[in-house]
Amino acid sequence: MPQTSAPRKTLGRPPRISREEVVTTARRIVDAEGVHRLTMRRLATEIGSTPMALYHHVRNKEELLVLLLDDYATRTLQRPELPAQPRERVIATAATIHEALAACPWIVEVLTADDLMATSALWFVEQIVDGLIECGLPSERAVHGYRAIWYYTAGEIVVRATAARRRTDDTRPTYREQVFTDLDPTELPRLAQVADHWSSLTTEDTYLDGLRALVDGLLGPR
Amino acid sequence: MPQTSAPRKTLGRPPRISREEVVTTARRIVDAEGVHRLTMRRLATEIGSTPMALYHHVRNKEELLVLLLDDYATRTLQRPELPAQPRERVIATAATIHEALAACPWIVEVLTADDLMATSALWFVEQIVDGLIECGLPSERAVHGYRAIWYYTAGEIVVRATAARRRTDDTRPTYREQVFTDLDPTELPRLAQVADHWSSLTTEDTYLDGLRALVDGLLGPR
DNA sequence: ACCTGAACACCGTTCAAGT
DNA sequence: ACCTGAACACCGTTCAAGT
Repeated sequence: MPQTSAPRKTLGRPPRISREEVVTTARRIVDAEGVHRLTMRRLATEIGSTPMALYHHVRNKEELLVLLLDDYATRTLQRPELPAQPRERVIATAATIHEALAACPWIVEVLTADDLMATSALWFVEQIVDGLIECGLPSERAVHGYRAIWYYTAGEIVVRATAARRRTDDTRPTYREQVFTDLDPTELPRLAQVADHWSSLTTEDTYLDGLRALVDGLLGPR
Repeated sequence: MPQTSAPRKTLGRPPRISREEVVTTARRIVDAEGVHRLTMRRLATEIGSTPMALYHHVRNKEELLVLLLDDYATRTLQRPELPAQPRERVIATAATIHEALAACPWIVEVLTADDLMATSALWFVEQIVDGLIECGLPSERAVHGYRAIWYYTAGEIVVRATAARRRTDDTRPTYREQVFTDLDPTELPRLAQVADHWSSLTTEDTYLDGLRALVDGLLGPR
């Protein structure tokens, strides 16, 4: 919660820059050039100020990143029309979160946070937990189910994002390709068998398939 | 594969440090003080040399980290006794990988790699793919299944590791706790209902439950 | 209250030269 | 072939002082 709109209690030098301006400018840098280009110094010059001025509006860089995540979630997480059937509601909600995150790869570095806990994301968590409960899970199992879905979703994003990063800034064959070409088929027969299609198989987007499997497993008879 | 044991082809100044020594020393630093303390300069002084000497044995820091991961996998990924039943074999293999990674939180920053593709980890991938095939999946579905399991596993590790990091270097209440105390029960009834137990529920280790659900869902009738 | 300048204590990596 | 010294082009953050 930014305090920018709070009335000024005491007199003093009028602020030249605001927390909001800091976040907005940071967002512009990140969108244009990636998180790794966001530095306090760069941000300061972009904003026409000095590094230290930023520390009056933001505790440190870590906090700035969290604010950035929040800002992103607030702007882009649109609540979708949800199906009536609770199982499908769980799927659709998770898929929406996944889509928002996938569109924003830089987020990974921040988001590997405890939980997807931007206030604006809570509604999504609610939908998933509620859907699982309506499908018959006791509330503790529903929370655990939500966690499992979150692990799976975050994992997919992180793994894919890093794979993409490796691909762009590295021209030589990946370590994986190297490994797969000289596979011993007597020791690792299955891998040798699929070696040729491995990279095409792993490039396919199977997030939804895995999600459906996970939800089926969470709800299925045990 | 280190080239340290290759016979020297041409004459020249005899090497004072080896790639192996670089990796071993790096490992010691990381084990003792965490990845964030591993810098090329630090490593150089620790090894009794200069930063630039390292670049004769390692392409750059990125490569050093990959070597470190490989080294870790080779030393600690012990092949377990596996159950005969294929479904249980998949579970047991994934659990072993998970355990090795969980014991080594620094690995997250590296491991968010394309795949868990250290050569020594391939045997584990083989077991999972093979188990899924023996349970009746066609080989492409088995590879996708492996990917889903990997996403789930990597996600669990990443999320938990970051949560732990936040907890240690931050004394004030987490953002999450803050959010959960002022939940609106009319807007988010389910979350309000479980708010009190949320943190205990999310601290529980439910990796295995989620894994079982996922594997059930991957194999179950659809 | 808010901002500035200078400084502290670092980074990864390159270049040119030495042995 | 291997190593060194000095330098480049940066970091995040603190401190003391200014308005």
